[in-house]
Amino acid sequence: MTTTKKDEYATQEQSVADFAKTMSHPARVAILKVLAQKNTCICGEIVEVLPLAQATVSQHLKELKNSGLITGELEGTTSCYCINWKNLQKELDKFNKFADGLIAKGQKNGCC
Amino acid sequence: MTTTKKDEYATQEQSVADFAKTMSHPARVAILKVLAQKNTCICGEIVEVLPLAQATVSQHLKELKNSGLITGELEGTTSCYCINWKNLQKELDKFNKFADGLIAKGQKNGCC
DNA sequence: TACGATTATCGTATTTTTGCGATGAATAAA
DNA sequence: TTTATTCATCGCAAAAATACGATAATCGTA
Repeated sequence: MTTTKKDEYATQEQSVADFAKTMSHPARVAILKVLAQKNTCICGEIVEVLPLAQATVSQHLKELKNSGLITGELEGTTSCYCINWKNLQKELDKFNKFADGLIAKGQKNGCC
Repeated sequence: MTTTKKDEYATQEQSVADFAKTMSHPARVAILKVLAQKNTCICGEIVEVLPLAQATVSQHLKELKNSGLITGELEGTTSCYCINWKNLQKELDKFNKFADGLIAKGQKNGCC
């Protein structure tokens, strides 16, 4: 990637791609699943479930946090990570809006 | 990534991540958009729309093809790329099924 | 047949991602 | 206060993704 031209894409395309990128690793997908099903959000358990070292899990958590899909804060020695449902829903809506747009256009133009 | 342990994730998580990965680049997202709105599928036009060299666009098209989201075949000197609507819908369904599962679990367990 | 146009592929450079051990910071417990 | 636990961050290594020029292959056309 000699020159990255991210600004030359429409914001919708960029936004969809960004969301997809955070969902593009099975570990991060798995983390979301674990956070959704545990009613307690203690994160040490995540490390036990995933086939990854603690440092690596921490990195994935950081990415999920940066993307806004989860929140996280230290509580004593343990950390509490939670899904940010509002943001998750927002990203899902944008994603599906894009997908619906594709399908609508495809039906209008009888392409292939 | 000294050791990749992709097989240690559930198939759903892996599947979601794979789909997300092909959607994780704005160029590929843009290509899908173009293919959906053009009723002709001639691909040379894609190169003109995107801020990328022809070789790079060809690579992205190949990835989209490998993921099953589009089909492509040479017709004379030009190539005809089309969205594989059936597969696209299938991937979208899997993705949304995962997302719905998350939300359902989240509502059941009053996490955070 | 020679030429131009279109696309795929190859080789390569650069960047980004992924992963982990080691370390440090903060708290809880002995 | 010392010790153990939990987690984040740093530094580095390896792999994957991205991008492009050059080239080859294919077809239509002059």
